[in-house]
Amino acid sequence: MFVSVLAPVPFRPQLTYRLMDVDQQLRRGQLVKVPLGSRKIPAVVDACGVDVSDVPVNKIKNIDAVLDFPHLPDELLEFIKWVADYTLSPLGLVLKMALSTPGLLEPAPTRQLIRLNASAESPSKITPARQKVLDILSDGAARSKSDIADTAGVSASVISGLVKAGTLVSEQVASDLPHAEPVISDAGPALSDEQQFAVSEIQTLVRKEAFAPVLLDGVTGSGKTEVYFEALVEALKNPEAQILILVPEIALTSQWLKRFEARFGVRPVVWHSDIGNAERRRAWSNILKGNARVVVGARSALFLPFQKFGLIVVDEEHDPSFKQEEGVLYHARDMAVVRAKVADCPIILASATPSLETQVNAAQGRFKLLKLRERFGDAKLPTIVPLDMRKVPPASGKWLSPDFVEQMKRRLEQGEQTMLFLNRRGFAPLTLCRTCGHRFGCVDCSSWLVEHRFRRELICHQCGYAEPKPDQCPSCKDEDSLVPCGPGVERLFEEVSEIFPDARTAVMTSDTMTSPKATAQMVEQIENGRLDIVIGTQILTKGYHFPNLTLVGVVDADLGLRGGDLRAAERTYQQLMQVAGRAGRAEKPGEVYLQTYEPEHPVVDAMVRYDGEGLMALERDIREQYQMPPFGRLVGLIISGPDIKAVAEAGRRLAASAPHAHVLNILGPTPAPLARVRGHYRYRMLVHASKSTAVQGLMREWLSRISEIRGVKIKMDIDPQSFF
DNA sequence: AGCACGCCGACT
DNA sequence: GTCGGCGTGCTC
Repeated sequence: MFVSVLAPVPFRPQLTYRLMDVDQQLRRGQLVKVPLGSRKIPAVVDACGVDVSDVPVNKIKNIDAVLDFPHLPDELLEFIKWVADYTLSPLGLVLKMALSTPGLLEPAPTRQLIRLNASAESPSKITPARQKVLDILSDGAARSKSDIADTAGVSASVISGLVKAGTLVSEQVASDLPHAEPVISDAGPALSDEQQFAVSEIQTLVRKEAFAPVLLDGVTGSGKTEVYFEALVEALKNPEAQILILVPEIALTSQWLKRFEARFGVRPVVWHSDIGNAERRRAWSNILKGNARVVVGARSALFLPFQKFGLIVVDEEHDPSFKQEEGVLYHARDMAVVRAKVADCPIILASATPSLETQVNAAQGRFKLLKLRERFGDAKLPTIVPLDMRKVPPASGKWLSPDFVEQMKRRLEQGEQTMLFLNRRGFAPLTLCRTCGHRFGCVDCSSWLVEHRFRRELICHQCGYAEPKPDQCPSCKDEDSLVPCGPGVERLFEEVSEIFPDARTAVMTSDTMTSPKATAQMVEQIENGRLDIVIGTQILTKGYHFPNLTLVGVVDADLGLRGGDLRAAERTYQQLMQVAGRAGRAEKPGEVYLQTYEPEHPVVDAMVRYDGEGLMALERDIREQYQMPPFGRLVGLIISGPDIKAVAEAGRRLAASAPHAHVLNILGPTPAPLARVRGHYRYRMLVHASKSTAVQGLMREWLSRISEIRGVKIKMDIDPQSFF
């Protein structure tokens, strides 16, 4: 009997295999293990008992095994196909995201546990070491060997000896234990009136168990999390329902998990890039078996095999990290809405600074809009003050306005904390030679090397290339002629340390927060008031609540506005608002200072006056006028390869064969802003179309007419977010 | 995407 | 003489 399967491979994923057991009927979605070339891969049954006229029979191999999992839900397969179709990605690559779980092909892992053998007699010889082990196990519970050895302070051989003697027994148990069930207690936190209103609106939708997108638009500190937690409470009342909470990777903090645990008594299932293999497998299989109720995860969690969705939440929905920029290029927020539609369940998009896309969806009635306008409890929104750097400039080689330094001094005296925000890792973004003008660039990329003084290295932020910082200029051999240009967080640290040598100051970036433990430690230090000044990149703008933090300084408020990106204003506003939102979250009021060379810029103005709506209305008008997203469509084309001539030629050919010039407006090809990355040259094209144009079909047809050019890769980016 | 096969340079 | 560099081509 022949079986058609879908394999997680980047070419045509429909492959045919033979099933030896004729009596066995495989359902669509069943997971199987099949040979492909020299390896074994997982695959999903698409159809059973097909005729195979198009495949030479001698090529067809046998299915190795039917895996011991429930079949994948039809909903998931439908979603995978939709995503592949929409993003113009090979179906197999999207499927791969759903099947990338370690140990899928192996039998369920087990662990060896040791417990007291109830029927056994006392051992012949009792030693102090043996007695300690028996004491620990006297409650009858089963424990792992290493666990017992550690607590008893004996070696594992003592335990092995007792097992041999029959006093203890060892047993193999499944290590994929079901996750603990959240506890629904009706005693939720006290809610404000507007929170209570939002909760009851959402709970009504949750009870209907039907697709319903909601925008929960609440200022920072307004208690959005409490509101969607109450939505969870309602959804969990259906004993089958599963819930997914999507968060930007860096927002999944220990603080967030603690809040969840406080409300639901257990930890949720966590899914992100650096959980261990065992945990990954356990989560995946329990989600498929319906044994995991609440999952919180980064964008890839969207492809987990949920059986029955009760609710999806996308927290910080505006966050740009929801867009995957490698492999399958998809926007997790948009795909989450599709997932909810397929699953026919409500979805909450939560943010203090919703994306323009989502705001327009709400304004046009496609999403229900719920607003929280006030901070929870006694907390007030911080006052936001622009600092005109043209009028009061910092000393040469310094980056902090004297006015801001005054404010820092005051907070130090009052025992309150200050946060300095600069979205630039390292010490200085550029190093040059004063004598000959030599600038340090990456060998493989068209980008400058960033000095990291803590590590005493020059590092490429594009490819990770690093070299020690030399003492002399490699070009003119002059000594002591190298000067750092521009500030990074490490340079601010130096400046702050000079001004306030006694203050307890720390830098928080992805470079200093190397492990979850190190991160948790630093966060705890801030929470407990053991730090006075924190300097950081965007990594500390999300999800944290520091009650004693009353002063926030944005070192370069204009940074994000340079470069003329389509979303520059929107993005900068969102980011600055998130940073500002860290100040004054408890009873002490907060103040935010924006160092800017352009205080009259609409973004700065909107910040100061808390007029995000006005700024967004302006943005909206501009986008509408030029038919830019969400009023029109964009598709990015990235042409890349190691040979610049071949890449340029591919671009020319692409442009020459462009279809339907009247519906697709084609810009480029031009060298990408980042013209070379990891030794690959990049050209970009941008396709602009009206909202109603079925752009995928046209793109597919266009690309199919282009013959492959060796060494050149063409990637399509539907709804591009980044134009680098 | 993997992985094997295959054909040319510097080494124990 | 071999180890291993990555170009090419296939996977039911």
